[in-house]
Amino acid sequence: MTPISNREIAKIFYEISGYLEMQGVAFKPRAYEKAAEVIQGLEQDIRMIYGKGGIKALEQIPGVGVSIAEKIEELLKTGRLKYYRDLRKKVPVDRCSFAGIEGLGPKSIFKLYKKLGIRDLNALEKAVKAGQIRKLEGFGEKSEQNILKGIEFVRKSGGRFVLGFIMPEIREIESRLEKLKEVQKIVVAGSVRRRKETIGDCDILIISTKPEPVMDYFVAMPEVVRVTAHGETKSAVKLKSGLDVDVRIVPEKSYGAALNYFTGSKDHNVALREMALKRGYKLNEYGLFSAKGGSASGGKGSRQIAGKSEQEIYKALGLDYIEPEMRENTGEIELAKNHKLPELINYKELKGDLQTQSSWTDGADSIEELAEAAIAAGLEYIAITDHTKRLAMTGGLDEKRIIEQGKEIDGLNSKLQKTCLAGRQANPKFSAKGRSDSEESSDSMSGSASGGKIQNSKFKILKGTECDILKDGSLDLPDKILEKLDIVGVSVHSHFNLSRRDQTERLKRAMENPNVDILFHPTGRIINRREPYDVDIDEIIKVAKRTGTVLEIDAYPDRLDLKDEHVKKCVEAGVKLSIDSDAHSITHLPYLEYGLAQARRGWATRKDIINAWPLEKMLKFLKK
DNA sequence: GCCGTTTTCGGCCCGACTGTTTTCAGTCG
Repeated sequence: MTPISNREIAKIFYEISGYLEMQGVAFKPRAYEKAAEVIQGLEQDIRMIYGKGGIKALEQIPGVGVSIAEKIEELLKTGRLKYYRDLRKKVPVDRCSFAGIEGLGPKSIFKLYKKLGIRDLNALEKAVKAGQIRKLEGFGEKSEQNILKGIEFVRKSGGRFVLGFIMPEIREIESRLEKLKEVQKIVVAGSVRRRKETIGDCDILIISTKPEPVMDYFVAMPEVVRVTAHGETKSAVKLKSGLDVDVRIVPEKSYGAALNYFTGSKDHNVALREMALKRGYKLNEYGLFSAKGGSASGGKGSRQIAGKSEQEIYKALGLDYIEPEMRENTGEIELAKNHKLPELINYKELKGDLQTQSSWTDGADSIEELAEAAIAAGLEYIAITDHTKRLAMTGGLDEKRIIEQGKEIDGLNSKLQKTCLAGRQANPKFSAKGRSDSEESSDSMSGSASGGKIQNSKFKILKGTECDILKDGSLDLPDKILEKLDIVGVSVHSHFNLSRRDQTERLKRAMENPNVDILFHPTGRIINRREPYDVDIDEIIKVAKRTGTVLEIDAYPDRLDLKDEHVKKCVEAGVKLSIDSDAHSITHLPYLEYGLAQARRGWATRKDIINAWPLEKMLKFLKK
């Protein structure tokens, strides 16, 4: 039996919730879903919690009671859960594959199974094409069209993992391999290194003088379900999560060349190889060689000119070093040649987060907890932007409650000032500045919540809103409220199906409101789940420029909205951007990293990102 | 199934929209 992780337990509870919901069971689905959410966000390994305090400690976890605690115990002890197996036997439907079909919820899936025996996407498609679906009660022609559209969408996105969701697993494997004494150097290459929004697989490069034990360890990892290759230079496995991972052992003198080759993109590499040829060289995964000879490794008589590091390869080709996020052959090589590469915003440069939801609406944590976590993450300000009343399900704020919330924020801000002074005297080392001054060696945000006490006098909680844009482009809160807030974000959560013209007009009208600062998640897409709504993005960028509206890069891993190509257009047009976590819990703050990656993929620099600026400058920039 | 300034039972974020109906169930956020 392999040890089971928090993530796997959460996944099982999510599925149980789905099966129960299908059968119309009341309330239990929400209970399992809630437990799953909490377990997924848990900092501590649930095995540790159980190890220390047994089943009683499990019951202390919010959302976990006697019954769910017992189920966790069974999973930890046996790796299996009878209750879950029985549910699956009763309704043997591949629910996950239906997740991308909008409008097809658990009840409908259950009906399709009961009446037509449909268990997967293929059977569903066949039934639609045979005209069987429209005969069912509650279904019609529109449902059929919708299902076909959904199937196409699922197929198109099929099999790719959302980077931010799979990254913790990749980092864990990386850190375990790194600890092996036979591993001298390790790096994850491929689309992971380029920080693509989704990835198909994962390539890990390792320098080692003793490959065998490294490879033996790799293929025997507990999460491996299948070994597809096991050699001295290359091994490949499939993990429980479905992710394919390759490990390649490369010689030290070829490390840079191999890293460059396996990082890609393919188009970027082809362009580099063409450049090399023109200069009388040959570039491959083993190095940059003078062209004489010319077998795969450079050939007899050919001389290696570069290959140990990527830097020396770019230099030898007459190029400045190109960051992995830019390597798509969309103009970066030309810029590198002319020494005109932009200085990309770096991973430690954000000073604030301008979209977070608190427990006033659908967030899990209080404003104070969010502020403490933001301080621990090295930020200097955070905007609380809860939903507004139209989003009734979230308990969206109306005029009265948002004023009350403002009072709470005023109170916390003055408390911040006071505790800061006290804290400083008690422990001067905590008067430290933001993350940009820290000496952390990692190139990503750790988001660790250690020392999360409010004690940074510079830290400020801003009053904000994520105000709903109604169908006609008017807003869910009156101007007299909006004008009192520090940060007015607006966004679409309804009427996704308007025509391009109407949707664009709707957003334009919202952006033209002088109180509106930022358009949140401007296209509304959710990766692998929902297409963006139809909107003329070039027109939106134009209007943003004219009205001084900031466009957001929502950093939530399956939103990443704007896309990289849109970011690039904004940068070119001089439209300012913000990078926001859209956190609904303090555990989401580290997602800012993926927004930063998206910004870098869109060639953004610090001057393009308003929340990389000090608070005063950022506030001054916003519309009055 | 969880939870408790509604505390051991009886509540459980709920309003709008869609496509299917002819008064509403299912889905979404």
